[in-house]
Amino acid sequence: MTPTIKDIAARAGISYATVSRALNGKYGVSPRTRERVAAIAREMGYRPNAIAQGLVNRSTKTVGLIIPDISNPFFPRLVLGVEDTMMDAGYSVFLCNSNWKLEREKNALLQLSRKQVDGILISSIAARAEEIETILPPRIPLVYLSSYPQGTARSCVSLDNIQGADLAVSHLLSRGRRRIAFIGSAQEPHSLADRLAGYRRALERAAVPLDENLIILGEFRQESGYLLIRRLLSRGILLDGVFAENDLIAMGAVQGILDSGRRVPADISVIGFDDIPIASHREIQLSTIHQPKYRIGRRAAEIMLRLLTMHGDSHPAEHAALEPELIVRRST
Amino acid sequence: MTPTIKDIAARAGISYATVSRALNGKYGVSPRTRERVAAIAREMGYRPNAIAQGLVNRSTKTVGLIIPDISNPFFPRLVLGVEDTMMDAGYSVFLCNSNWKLEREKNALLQLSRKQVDGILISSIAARAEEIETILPPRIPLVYLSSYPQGTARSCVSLDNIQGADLAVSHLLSRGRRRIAFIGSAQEPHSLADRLAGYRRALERAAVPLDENLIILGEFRQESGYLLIRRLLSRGILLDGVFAENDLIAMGAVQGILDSGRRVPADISVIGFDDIPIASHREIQLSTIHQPKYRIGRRAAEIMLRLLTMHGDSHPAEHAALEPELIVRRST
DNA sequence: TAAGATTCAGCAAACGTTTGCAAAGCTCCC
DNA sequence: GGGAGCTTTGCAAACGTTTGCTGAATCTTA
Repeated sequence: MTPTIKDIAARAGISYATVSRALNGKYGVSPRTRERVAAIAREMGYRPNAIAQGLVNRSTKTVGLIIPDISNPFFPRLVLGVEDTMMDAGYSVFLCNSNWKLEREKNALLQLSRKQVDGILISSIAARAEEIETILPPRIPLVYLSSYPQGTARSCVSLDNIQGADLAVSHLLSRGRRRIAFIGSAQEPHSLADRLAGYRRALERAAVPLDENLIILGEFRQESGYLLIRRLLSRGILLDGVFAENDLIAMGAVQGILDSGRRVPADISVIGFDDIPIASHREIQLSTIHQPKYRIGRRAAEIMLRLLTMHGDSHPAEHAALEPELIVRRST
Repeated sequence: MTPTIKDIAARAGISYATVSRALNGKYGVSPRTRERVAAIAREMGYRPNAIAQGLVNRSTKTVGLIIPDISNPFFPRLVLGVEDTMMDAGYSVFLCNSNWKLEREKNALLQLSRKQVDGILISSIAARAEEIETILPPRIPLVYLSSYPQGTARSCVSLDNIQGADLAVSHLLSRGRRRIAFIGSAQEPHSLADRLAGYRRALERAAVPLDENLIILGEFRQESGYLLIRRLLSRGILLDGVFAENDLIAMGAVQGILDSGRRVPADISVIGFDDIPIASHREIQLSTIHQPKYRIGRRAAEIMLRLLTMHGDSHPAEHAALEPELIVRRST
């Protein structure tokens, strides 16, 4: 249906090997035939069949990108960063949503490897690196972004979560808060661990005793933040600050606090994490730790491109931990 | 590196044709060898090479999805709807962002056709159908979602924009508003045209004269809404209602109105379009026209799947215009 | 037991490319 | 004019599958 290299060859009266060489600017074709071929190709509307090329070149100019949920406001800009960068380099990207389920994440990995992607970018919820590695075809480039399993030997691009959490909690402490709740989610084991660690570190440095009752876990959703804080407050547990593992939870917490008749930040200060677009909205004004989402995506894609080009010769895994930034807004 | 069908054949001591048939459950292989092959394949960790399959089957089990901008809050759930549905049917999806540029949209189309996608879903900003059609490989299934060029013969899934705009403006009219501004964007010519048409229809039905000065265009961004409304107000133009072409613009308009010392909705009522997640937020409470984004995505994917299965035998294009729903919140 | 029917397996072509190797054509110099 | 050396081209294999055709082996039936 669509013209192939052979059709061009027939039209030009030469072998299709020559056409291939002409089209690809390979050495050994006279300028005359090169131009003739180009002209005919243009005229016939020839388009190289990337599938056939992929088969022989063993490279599809395609990567996979696996994230938990594109409709979570944290991910779109990250995805955009990846897509822009890969696109510019001539790669296409398969988008897969794992919906926070390890099973679906693994399945996506499997599909992608069948599709012979050249590399995989993944924001993984897996706790252990083997969980991912065992599914992968041998020596495929992979880079984690934003979230990665413990003890992986792969390149990662993420925020320094410990530092970020420390920053957030220290900020609350600097506002005179001492009873600071941590509301998180077990959906991403690794970032949970790090942010909890930062929380602990900040408290410890300030010599504020840790109360395990103040640490509660739910999901990365607003409703979850709302429910958890209300439960906490209704139990009569005292608190004057909340560090939420992400902005969605933080926003839910703010609502919960207001609904229980307390003021934010007068009675309870709330700080989130991620700095999703809505957090900066005039009517919301949530204090938070900024994550440069687009940059994380771009950086991960850049590392991927490097892995892709220097194919074979291995090199040290790069662990880019971007600097967190404290954004102080009305909620503290 | 990774085992192929030939490796399995060698191990089993049979031809690779038989292995292929065994693995694909094709007729003509004994249960005994079938099982033996399956066992060996499992043991060797065999994975069919989808690229090779694609070449011979002339189907890649892959579709392309082109949208303007994934970081625009309207699109994530739409994309999710598509991805979920296609994924369930065994398809992978290439995501492409056109960044509201026709040039990039065309480029994505080209890339996708090279990659031999089986079909394309696109939220197109093109004004004319030919713009798209001329780039497409012959007889590739394509369905438009949410936004489509005038006069296309393809299937479309979208909201009834005229009806939606009418609903919105009629709502403002029912609130006693008579000087209603329309703030839109020329980025999506077709939805602009329809929403303007609905605006006009509603005014006409209510016998409210149309003032062309009240129709202004910018971009689909909050800043744009802010700037445009401020300019309008500073010119001393009277108005008591605003219908914005999308929620982002509407939110910007609300800010602009507040900043100019007027109240919303007391002095000026504002209604948007899309019902993006933030619109329903407690502190925002923007009245709007709801678009079932996930459903639009799913529906478009379902149509695509139908096109994909009944390959060849053409059939009437389906134009699904989903019912808009008026959501009344605080801003009106 | 022989002929026909049926089941199972293999050969080889095909999908659209790229590329190593060989051959053909040309130029040029002695 | 004959070969060396270069440029230009073609042949054919390869990438990993699927599948039409053919042949061998087994089974059925009279």
